[in-house]
Amino acid sequence: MTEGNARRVRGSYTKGRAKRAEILRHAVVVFAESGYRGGSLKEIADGVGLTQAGLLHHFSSKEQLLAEVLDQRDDADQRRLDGERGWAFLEAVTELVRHNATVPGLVQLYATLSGEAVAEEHPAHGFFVGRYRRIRELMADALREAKADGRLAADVDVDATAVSLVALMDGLQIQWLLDRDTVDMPAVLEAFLARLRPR
Amino acid sequence: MTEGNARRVRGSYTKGRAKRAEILRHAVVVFAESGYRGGSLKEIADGVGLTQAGLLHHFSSKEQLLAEVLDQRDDADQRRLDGERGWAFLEAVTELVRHNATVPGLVQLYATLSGEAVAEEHPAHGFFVGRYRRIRELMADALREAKADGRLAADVDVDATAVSLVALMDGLQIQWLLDRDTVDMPAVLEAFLARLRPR
DNA sequence: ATTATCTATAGATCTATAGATAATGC
DNA sequence: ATTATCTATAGATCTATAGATAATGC
Repeated sequence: MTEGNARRVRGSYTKGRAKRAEILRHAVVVFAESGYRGGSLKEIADGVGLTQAGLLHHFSSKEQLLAEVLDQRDDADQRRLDGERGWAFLEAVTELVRHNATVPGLVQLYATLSGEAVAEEHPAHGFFVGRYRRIRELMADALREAKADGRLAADVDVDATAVSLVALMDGLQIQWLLDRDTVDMPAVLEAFLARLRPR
Repeated sequence: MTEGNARRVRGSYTKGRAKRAEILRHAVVVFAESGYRGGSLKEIADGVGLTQAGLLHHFSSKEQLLAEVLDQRDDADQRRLDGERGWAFLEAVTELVRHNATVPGLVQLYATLSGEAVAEEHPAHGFFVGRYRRIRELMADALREAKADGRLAADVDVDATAVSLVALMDGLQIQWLLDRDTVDMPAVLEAFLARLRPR
């Protein structure tokens, strides 16, 4: 039934898969710099030695390309926190922030896209709504565990602090991108976390 | 010398000035929703009953329109904090955040534009670099005074906390715009400030 | 007379599709 | 045979300018 005499689909060749990955990498750069609205398929295609029509052989639309960029990058970040719990999770977050300071391109991708995506009709709007809910949950869980372990002051409001932590990270990124020499992201985050400890 | 027989410049008529103000108001709405790159002069013009060319009689370019929008809005915010010092300044900031939660359009304007403007060639890049430097200075001054007055714990790092406060406000705005029901901006800010008090 | 606004248009883009040709690998 | 890529193009935009007409107020 599923075989039949239908056209055989062979899937992509090695070369195609490599080009596809190359496009994704360069799309990060272009969307980071110009956002989704401002970044053009032609600019991305030029950067990987394709025509704009050639690029659309690998991704059926600009929107689909954005979706894949976001999914791919989100996975990568998630993996850096995977498995950590309680206070160790918060330390891993600090480590992630420290790492982010070495990859301004990625930081810029999120800062630019999350700003654009607050508009309801932006193609990444739903993605960011879901992403923030998930991150807040992760943070709140970690804070709850840290509290149970006595690593967090008993009077800390776990849910409000989860929001704060995420907000702090985002806001730091904007200031850092605008003024890299005067903003020390990990140091500020650590100062914040220090005040949450039991006294 | 300055008179001479040169063409007399009369300045704008009442009607013109009113239309100009109307354009500025509507530009806020459009730039907030679609950013500078995504917002078109036509959309702004349509919203105030002009053609796109008609709009450009009042502003010589899209870039100049953006510049005026930013200057105007910045002034308005500044006025809400004017004259406050020390801990009272921080309370006025909380009040400002509470007020912002009633004007999502303005919050969205800054969230969208600051995200776009991290790109160096963005026309508002310089504006935001300067704006953040100024705000951090204001915050740091207020924190220093609050500390001298004994309203702030002695072990607070004033400069790092100034960065945190600004970051927190920005990050809260993004989360709030994406999820208004689950994010209580003033409450989170107050919880943050509470932990800075002397114990 | 000067400002306010319009129509028309130049000159750039932009995304997506159709259809042709080149490269790859059952 | 199927995938990869190109050229060409349709159909939308977009900003800014030139030049005409309508409205306003010395």
